[in-house]
Amino acid sequence: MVNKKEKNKDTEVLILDAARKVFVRKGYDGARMQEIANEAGINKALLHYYFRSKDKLFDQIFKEAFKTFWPKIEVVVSQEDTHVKDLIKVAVNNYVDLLMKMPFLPAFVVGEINRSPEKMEELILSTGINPGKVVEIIKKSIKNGEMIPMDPRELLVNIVGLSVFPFLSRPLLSRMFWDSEEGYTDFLESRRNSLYEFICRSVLTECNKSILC
Amino acid sequence: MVNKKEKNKDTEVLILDAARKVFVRKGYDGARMQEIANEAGINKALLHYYFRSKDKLFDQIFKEAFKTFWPKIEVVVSQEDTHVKDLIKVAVNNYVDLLMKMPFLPAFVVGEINRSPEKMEELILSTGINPGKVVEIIKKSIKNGEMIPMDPRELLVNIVGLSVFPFLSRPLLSRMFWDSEEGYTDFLESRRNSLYEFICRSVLTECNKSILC
DNA sequence: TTTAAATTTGACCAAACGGTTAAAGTAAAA
DNA sequence: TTTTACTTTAACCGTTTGGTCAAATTTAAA
Repeated sequence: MVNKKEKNKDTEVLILDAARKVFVRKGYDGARMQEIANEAGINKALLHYYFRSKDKLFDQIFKEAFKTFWPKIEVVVSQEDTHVKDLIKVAVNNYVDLLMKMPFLPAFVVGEINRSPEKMEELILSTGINPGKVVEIIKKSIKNGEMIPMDPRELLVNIVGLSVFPFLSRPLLSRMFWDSEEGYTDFLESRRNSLYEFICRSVLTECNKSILC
Repeated sequence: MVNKKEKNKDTEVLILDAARKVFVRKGYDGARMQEIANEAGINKALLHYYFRSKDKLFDQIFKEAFKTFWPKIEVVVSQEDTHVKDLIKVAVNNYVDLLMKMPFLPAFVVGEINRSPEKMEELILSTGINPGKVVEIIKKSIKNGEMIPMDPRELLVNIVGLSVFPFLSRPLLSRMFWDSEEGYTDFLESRRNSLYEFICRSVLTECNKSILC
């Protein structure tokens, strides 16, 4: 029975998929081990056989979610001659791509980092994320005169905030200002350009604005 | 015993204060009725005497939080000759004022609107919030030529997002990019100006930029 | 085929949960 | 002082929760 053999082998993956689904949607407090077991199509005891406790399982899911949330800017940006413009475009597009597929990811991450801020120190270290390169690109662009003087960290916060917030507040804003979910999806899609331009207009120096914006 | 008489009269307020504290910090799922009772210095049964169920109590707290979250822009903005510039300045400053006092409010609201999006329709209606006037001001400023053409809703989303996001992600960002909580507080404080300028640079037309920005 | 390890299950447990109840305490009107 | 309505409490209840355990089943090596 090949089917069963495969199932056995991938039970762990099956569980992780189910756990991700439930945890991301309901958060740590709202998630139930029974629901995760059901979602994975297995027994609750088996869940504890693979992952000893709810905390253990959750930590794994959250760490993964957190890493996913930090976009793959670094990869694209590792080239030597990247400009701020590219940085902005890549970041915004990556976020739209990611969050269209996982709309509840931001609320999950934001919720959990506020629920237990103490865990952040360890989490940041464990992921090995370092935004050094991104900061360097911004600094260089300021020196080049492409960009106006500004704290690189602030630009970073603004880019991420502008990209992520419309997803965080989707359940509210879609009902408040748009007449359908599809309409809101179109809005999010259109931000690939409009948001890119919004940020560029604010941070690029005059001569650099006219070229691409 | 005047003290006791006063206490009796304000038990309801005492409970609401306690409930606000616990719910905002832990969310609906994480909050415990016992903890709210302890926080209020009363018995758990008394809690159910004043508010029949957890849901009833929560709904009251959340509705209040949601209203608080929608800033008092409207009041300032009701004057006839308000410009976008004023709108931006007032909005940013109001958010900094509010969220400095209640840092966990945004994560609470965002968490709950994502937990139960179905409730949003009713919630929006019940609050009687209408952003019509704000939208009108933006539209007028575009016609005047003070501001570049842009979907007013998008500007609104950007202003709120930029104002709120640094508070939502504070537990993470303060540890990731700043060396102390105080440093991050200074950053948030400084955004009263830097964020105002960031937005103005992006949306105001050239001639209007030079005047105030 | 036997054996030993890994996998899966149903039944079970103690603790925590939201909520109830009956009775005691308290204030002010009659 | 008695009555009446409101307030507060300790003890209790049924359910759900995360977690355990011994037994059954499956897998693969000997």
